Amino acid sequence: MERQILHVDVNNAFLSWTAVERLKNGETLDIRTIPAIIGGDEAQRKGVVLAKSTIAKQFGIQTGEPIYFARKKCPNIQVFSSNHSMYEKYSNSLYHILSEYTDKIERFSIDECFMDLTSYLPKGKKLIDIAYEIKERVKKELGFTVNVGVANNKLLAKMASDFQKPDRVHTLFEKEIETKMWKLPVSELFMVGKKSIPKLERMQIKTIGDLAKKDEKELIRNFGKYGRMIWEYANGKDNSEVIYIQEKPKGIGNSVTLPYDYSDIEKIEKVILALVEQVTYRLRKVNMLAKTVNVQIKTNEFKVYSHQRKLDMPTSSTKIIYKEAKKLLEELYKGIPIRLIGVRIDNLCEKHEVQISLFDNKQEEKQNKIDNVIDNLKEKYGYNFIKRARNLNDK
DNA sequence: TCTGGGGTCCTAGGACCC
DNA sequence: TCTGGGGTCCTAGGACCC
Repeated sequence: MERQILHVDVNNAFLSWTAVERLKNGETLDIRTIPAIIGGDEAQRKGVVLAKSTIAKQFGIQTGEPIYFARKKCPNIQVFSSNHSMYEKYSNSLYHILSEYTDKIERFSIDECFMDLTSYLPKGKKLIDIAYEIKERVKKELGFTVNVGVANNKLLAKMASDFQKPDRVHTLFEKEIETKMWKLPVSELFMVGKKSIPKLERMQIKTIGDLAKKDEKELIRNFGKYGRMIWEYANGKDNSEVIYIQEKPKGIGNSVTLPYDYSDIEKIEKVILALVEQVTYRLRKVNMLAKTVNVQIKTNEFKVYSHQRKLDMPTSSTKIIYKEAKKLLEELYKGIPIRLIGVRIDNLCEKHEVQISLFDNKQEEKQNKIDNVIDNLKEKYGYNFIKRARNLNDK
């Protein structure tokens, strides 16, 4: 049976949500109606565009580019700071509405959901009716607009929601692929990024249609698995399921761009410790253990280096992971000024999956207890309340 | 011009085993 | 010693998404 899939995408999510929140707080200016962007803190060297209003877009401003560029393109652009916990609140309220229509919802990101309505379509209603209903309800009840893509698989639903914006419903059924999708530049296809475009162009592929009509074997020869995937996407083929059961994370990472380049190893180690505490805290919250520790640095010249190592035993201990991370940093660090530091843990497994060794040492058990006490205090008083003695000297 | 942070997946090369 | 080949695991790096 043909699957009934929707993709719901919030229009200019961070900016729309900021606009709604401001109006709710009594402000009169709706920042969706002016040239405006959401941006990171430039003083902290995090000044990139995270979202833009429709008018800002007309000035050629792009998500991810430095705010500095945005100002050149539009000198009177208004910049607003981001607030992730507020975004989560709006994301949850959207999810809440969508949950009324099906259990099979996949949160693809903070502002995008896939829905599988195959077994959930009310009698006498079509998929497209539900799409319009959702769009109108979200606008009325939550105050922001969404695009809804209507199709028979996830890829086509996602491509459809990306058509004309904002506040629109688009279908992309199989018979519409040729007229609606094939004329688009190949860069519009999901998973075709800026590194692939020149390679595809060398093969005379400019539009999604060009890609679809190319010989699949030739693409596989040139791109491997990736070649097969984008060829299938161009032809509207995608069998992936809407993943509605909470998937466990495969890795957990945190990184920071430093306010200025660091060259002092002790300072860098302090940052590593803070990052290790962050990732292990998140790891313990989901009741998992990690087998692999990864440390990444970005130099002042934007070169990225990383080292990783598999541990003998999976762990969630801050101390053990920090010890490993410090070793990895020593291997990596050649004295070049550092712009960014990141810590990741990978190869995660469920705590209960692990056979507890009879020789499970007391040292680790003691560490676990300490970690738990600290976690509980963080729960109670907020994440930043507790800082290790080593970090207390930092401002 | 001055370039965030969170993820997933893939690939290539080397180590090691039989 | 100039010498095989297949399989698996690990690491570093990179592409892509939001």
